Amino acid sequence: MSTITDVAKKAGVSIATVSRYVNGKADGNMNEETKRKIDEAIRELNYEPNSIARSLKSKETKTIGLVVPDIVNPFFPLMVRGVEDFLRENGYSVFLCNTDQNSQEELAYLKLLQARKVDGIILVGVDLPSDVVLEYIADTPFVCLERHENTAEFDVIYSDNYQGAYDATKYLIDLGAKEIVHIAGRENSKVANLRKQAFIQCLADHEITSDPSILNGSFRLEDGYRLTMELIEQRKNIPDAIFYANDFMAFGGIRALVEKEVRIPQDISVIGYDDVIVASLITPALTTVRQPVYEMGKNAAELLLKRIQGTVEPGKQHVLLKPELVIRNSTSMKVVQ
Amino acid sequence: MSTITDVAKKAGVSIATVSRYVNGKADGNMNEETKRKIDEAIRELNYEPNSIARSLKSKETKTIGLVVPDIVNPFFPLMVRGVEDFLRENGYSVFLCNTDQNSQEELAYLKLLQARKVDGIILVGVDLPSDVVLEYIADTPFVCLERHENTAEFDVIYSDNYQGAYDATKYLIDLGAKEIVHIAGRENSKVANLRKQAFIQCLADHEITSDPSILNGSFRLEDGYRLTMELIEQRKNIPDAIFYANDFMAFGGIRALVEKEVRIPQDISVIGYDDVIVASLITPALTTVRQPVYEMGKNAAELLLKRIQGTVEPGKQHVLLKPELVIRNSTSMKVVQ
DNA sequence: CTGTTAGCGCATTCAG
DNA sequence: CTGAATGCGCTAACAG
Repeated sequence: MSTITDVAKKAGVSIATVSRYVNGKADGNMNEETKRKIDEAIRELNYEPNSIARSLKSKETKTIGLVVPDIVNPFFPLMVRGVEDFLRENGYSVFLCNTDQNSQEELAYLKLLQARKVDGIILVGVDLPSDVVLEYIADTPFVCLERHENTAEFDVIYSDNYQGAYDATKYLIDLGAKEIVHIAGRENSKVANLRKQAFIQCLADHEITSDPSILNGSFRLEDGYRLTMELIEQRKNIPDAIFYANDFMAFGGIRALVEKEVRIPQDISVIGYDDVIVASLITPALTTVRQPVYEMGKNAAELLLKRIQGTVEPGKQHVLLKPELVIRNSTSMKVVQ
Repeated sequence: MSTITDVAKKAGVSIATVSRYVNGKADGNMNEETKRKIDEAIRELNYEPNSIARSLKSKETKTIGLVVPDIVNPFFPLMVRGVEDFLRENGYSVFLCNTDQNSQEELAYLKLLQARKVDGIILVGVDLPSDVVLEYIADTPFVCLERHENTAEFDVIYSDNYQGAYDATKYLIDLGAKEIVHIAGRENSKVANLRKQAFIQCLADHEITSDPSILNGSFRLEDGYRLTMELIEQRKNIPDAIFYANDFMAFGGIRALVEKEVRIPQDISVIGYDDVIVASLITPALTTVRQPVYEMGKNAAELLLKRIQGTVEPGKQHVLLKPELVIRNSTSMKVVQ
């Protein structure tokens, strides 16, 4: 790889002139002949500025770190894509960091990214205590995605879980469902609670019941399977619909329902949450609430760039995005035999 | 962020000494007192070596570029994880690059990665002509993943598609299937052809037929759906089994089958290829051939590091990994009514 | 055992 | 309009 010195030599000018030319700092005021010679030398040598050297001088690397629990979890790829697309368009490259939500790893990556002098960091689903994050991350700009905590210390991008769950429940009611069961997420999860509260409130608002049936799972497929099995086995009549706190549990529930030969959606309507890519691939295609993950990623990247450039009002930003009900084939009016 | 000079000043030694200490180049032969002072200074200043400066000097950045078609496609995340895990353990960070298999983007990324001075590049599913790649990539070490072409110019990691498809077909035969249909992939795809040939050969080897029924799709869910629909509608008896060239088409096929009220696996066995994460999530869970994607990613990373370190025999390496049949619930002996 | 110095490739003063 | 010189933070001779 050739350097700026090679170019300067070949063009018969100084490196300063080459530098100016390359960075467009010469505008109109540069001898046309000089320009031509430099241009030619660059082409012949296939010169490309060394961004490492550039970074050392400029104090910016045009790279950012993206810390994510696990890219293998179908919830994240689209979000990552949202981040990458936006950043790429703006000249930034992204370091992908999988942590399995292990605090040790998260912290280790925070250090590493800073040693690499990234210009900013996006933290997805990092639940480290605020003070720890702030201490470790020192003065690198960062924004959080999917951190559900009301902290005035962080920029946070998240989506309206209450609204989404309310919409889902409302939709089931509109379909004529009288008895709806909610299979909730992990008990101490902020997100799970928001969805559960919305479910309860919606039922109350529509005078369905003030004592809804709710079972607690922990967001995993197995929970959806097990709880649904128990539900079917313990009663003689099955409910009109089940609202699962996330798609994974809905997948488990569908498995149980199929094994018990309960037809979806004829006998029972099923609705999930997240609109993980799998939801559209299964049969019946799952009605669910789409989290605008691509936009969330994109928004996070956008906000981060503003932070880096310092073009955002002081005070941390909390961006709330709207989820959207995606109606597919796992829900319908109940067919009365 | 403090620099080596700050540390040297605070510890009352020269920067060279600090450098030696930090890089362990001092072994036993360094005054304990000096060590102590440096260590203290480092801790107090929360010093972390600037890897940019380090790279400028050492000519290595400890970063690699991972060029992938689309992280959103369920086929890739696990592979990416394999790459990232191995590289991370070895002190490297990875730049994630999505190209949508668009040549323009691929080339642009190749340039960008080199400007960033990555130590190596992993190219997943890049179909650019060999000479173009070689020209663009100049002298950065790289390895290809999922490039199905016998080129002696590249290091390539791939999996045995022929064997996998043969195993799948054989399994169906062992299950007692007499009539098996293959829904193949894109006609000019190397991978699709390997799978198709194996299917044909296996049927011939076991004297099932020398004129098997094969339908051509292009790896998409819609093809699986459409072709399966046509298949069911055009004949009065349904085949014993269908072997889809990939999981996505199997998902489409299952949808068609369910709509036509053909029971899986009682009436028909269905088998896919890839073992995309979705395969285990759907009902019935899909029997399929697992491509060892995690290992493929890991192997690619491993080989790349060896290339970077120059510790691999001359001559390009072609690593062939073994696929594995994963038996789940979409296949069974046919139930005779 | 430790300090001085040069140089990695580039951008940017400051002169001319 | 262009060139010489400086320094970003670090490592590696080379001295001492």
